[in-house]
Amino acid sequence: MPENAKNLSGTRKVNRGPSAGPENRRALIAAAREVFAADGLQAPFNAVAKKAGVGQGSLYRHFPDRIALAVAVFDENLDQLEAAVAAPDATLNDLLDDVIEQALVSTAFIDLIWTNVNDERVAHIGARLNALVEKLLAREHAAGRIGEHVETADVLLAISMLADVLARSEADERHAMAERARTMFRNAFAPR
Amino acid sequence: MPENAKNLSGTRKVNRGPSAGPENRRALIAAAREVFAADGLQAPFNAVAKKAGVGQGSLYRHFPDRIALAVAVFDENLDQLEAAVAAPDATLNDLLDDVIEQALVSTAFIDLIWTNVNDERVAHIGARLNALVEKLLAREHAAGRIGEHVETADVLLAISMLADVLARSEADERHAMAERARTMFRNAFAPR
Amino acid sequence: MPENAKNLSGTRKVNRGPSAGPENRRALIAAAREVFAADGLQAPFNAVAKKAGVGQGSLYRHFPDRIALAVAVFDENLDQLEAAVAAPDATLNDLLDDVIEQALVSTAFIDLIWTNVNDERVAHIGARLNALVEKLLAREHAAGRIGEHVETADVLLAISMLADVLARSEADERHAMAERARTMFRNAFAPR
Amino acid sequence: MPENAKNLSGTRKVNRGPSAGPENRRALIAAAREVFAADGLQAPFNAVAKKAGVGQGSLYRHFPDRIALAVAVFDENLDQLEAAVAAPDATLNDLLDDVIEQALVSTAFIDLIWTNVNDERVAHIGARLNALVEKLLAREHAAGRIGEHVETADVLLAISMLADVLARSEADERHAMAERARTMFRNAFAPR
DNA sequence: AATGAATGAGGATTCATTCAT
DNA sequence: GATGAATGAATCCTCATTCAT
Repeated sequence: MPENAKNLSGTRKVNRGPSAGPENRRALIAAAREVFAADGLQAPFNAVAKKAGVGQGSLYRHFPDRIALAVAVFDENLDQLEAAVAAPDATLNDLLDDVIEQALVSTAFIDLIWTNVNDERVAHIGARLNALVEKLLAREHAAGRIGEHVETADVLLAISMLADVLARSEADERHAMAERARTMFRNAFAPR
Repeated sequence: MPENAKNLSGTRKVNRGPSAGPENRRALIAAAREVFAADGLQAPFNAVAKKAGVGQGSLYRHFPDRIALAVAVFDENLDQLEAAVAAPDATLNDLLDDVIEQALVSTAFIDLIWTNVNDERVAHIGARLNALVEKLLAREHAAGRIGEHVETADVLLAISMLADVLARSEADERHAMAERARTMFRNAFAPR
Repeated sequence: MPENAKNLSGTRKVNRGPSAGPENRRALIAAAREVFAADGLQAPFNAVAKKAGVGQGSLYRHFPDRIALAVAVFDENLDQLEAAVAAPDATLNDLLDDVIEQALVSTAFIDLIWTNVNDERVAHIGARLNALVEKLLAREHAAGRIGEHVETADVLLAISMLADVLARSEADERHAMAERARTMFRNAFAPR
Repeated sequence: MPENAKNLSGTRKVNRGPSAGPENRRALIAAAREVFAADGLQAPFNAVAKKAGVGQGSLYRHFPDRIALAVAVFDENLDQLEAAVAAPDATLNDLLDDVIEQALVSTAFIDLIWTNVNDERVAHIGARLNALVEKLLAREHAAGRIGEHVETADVLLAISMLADVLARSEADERHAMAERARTMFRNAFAPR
């Protein structure tokens, strides 16, 4: 007799076995991106599993806690940002563009960073972002496109603010909001 | 002890009756300010009642939902901001100072506003803030202290961003963060 | 709109209000006694609420954790034992009789004591039991009914063992088991 | 990396195939002994597999349920007890010593026996223990070292109680506890 | 036959909301 | 109008068991 058998309805999903693993992992990250974007970082954790079409246990196996999952999502985001910045002619404006594009998820990201600064997994993400900005900034400075007074921390702050504000905006005002914020930062960062 | 004895523990707070009404209302707002500041807008609702030393039922009577309570808190905040702006020599910088001072509560405020733009009670608050900034801005423009390109919406955006970023910061970095952000806005808003 | 309303089926139990409190408390203790007896101290906690016909929240309000509930149950048991021992002619044998009678719950009790020796609420129970045995033992010694070599700790150990062994026995062997154990202790404690 | 790549992490233990069978079985029993001793018979089942360094599936293959595993563990314990009793000069005291030594595992054992008296695999274990005690007891009686009134069931009861009480004790009181209990049994079993 | 990921039921706990007094 | 206990849905997480490979 199974120690814990119930499932009277008999509709349990078929177990596709370990080979479903990598696929599940990807599905979870994708689902998390959507769920976090829609409901914020504090969305019900199992909503992610449900949206991914994956058992709760698998969610916990792949990502033992909320932070682990969020970090995975954001790591992917950073991949994208890094790729963008890698282009030799990428500008700060391009970076902001990317942030704007990722705005929704980015907020959850910022949320995560501010809320868990001491978690080392989060620090890892912060470091990646930092490096990325630093690199870009050096190029912008060299090109004289932004003022010497602008430091990495300023750009990080701007990114954080930008992501936040966009995430809070309704879809229909988001574009205007982004434009306004970007103009503001451009003014603030302009060479004197 | 009779079988049907009521209130066996006997420590129930005395019911001070209707006269406690206004006092309770004030206590609830004060408690909410602290609770929201400490734990954010999504803090357990009854934590407010407990901190106010008031029954849960009274909390719901005075404020039927979370928004009603938050609006009450922020209305008081706006009283303060309005008083500050009323001084004939008040500057935008002073306003930002006040926002910084109120940073923690302000975030819950911003959060609330962005999350419930369609609620008319919230709209009322937004309107008050808008009016306040408009007034101040006119004065600043007249004095030539900020650029003509700066609109009310820019300042509102800056306030929102500032409040957010501060609320997320750890106590020990908050000052530096505020300075950095303020410098950024000053640059962005400076006359050209 | 209620923040968290669901209850689509509409069959929520009527709220009998605070006056249900003491009654609920009693029902919970009674239910816990049965549940712990049937399934041991680690029985599903909400089984107690269900059996008591009480909401889960009320269970947690009255007894914030398992230990609090167990202590309440055992406190009642001790009331009974103390009353029994109070009779001037009560003997150790009578005490053992009572323990045997309470055997099932007593095991959960012993379990609790051994598992949480450091919890002060449990210590309180332990102290009560200790005092009770000490008092009885003094009388038995004075009457010469048990050997001088028998200490309080010996009796406590015997009680613990007795309760355990009975709780493990099937109903139909329990009587024989109790007899055998009691004879053993009588031999061990007899005056030499 | 191909879309349908399997086992992306690549750290899966190599499948040593059927030849690992007997070795795994031994590892599982050893692991179970430790896990049951540390966390009791209700320890997470897969903790055993993990500690044994064996897949969960293998655990279930070798031992279809918790009882099967426990029986295997205790069978080994009995091997040891039987060997000890086989020595022609072994006394009841020696047996109790062994039980004390095995106290932790023994409890899980007792637990199991009392909880599943009807399971035939468990009965088998009970029978072995019974035989062992009977044999020893005959010798003790012959030597006049214990009273004629002592039956096999008495000794089994004492063993069960002893194991229980020790398993519940904190490590630092265990020795004193064992001594007190043993003295008690010696008194109870002494020839009159 | 071994492996370990997948699965989901179930237990613990919290908290929004109602309502008798 | 005040009070705070009652209620149960929802979330979090664990773990027994199955099964593709």
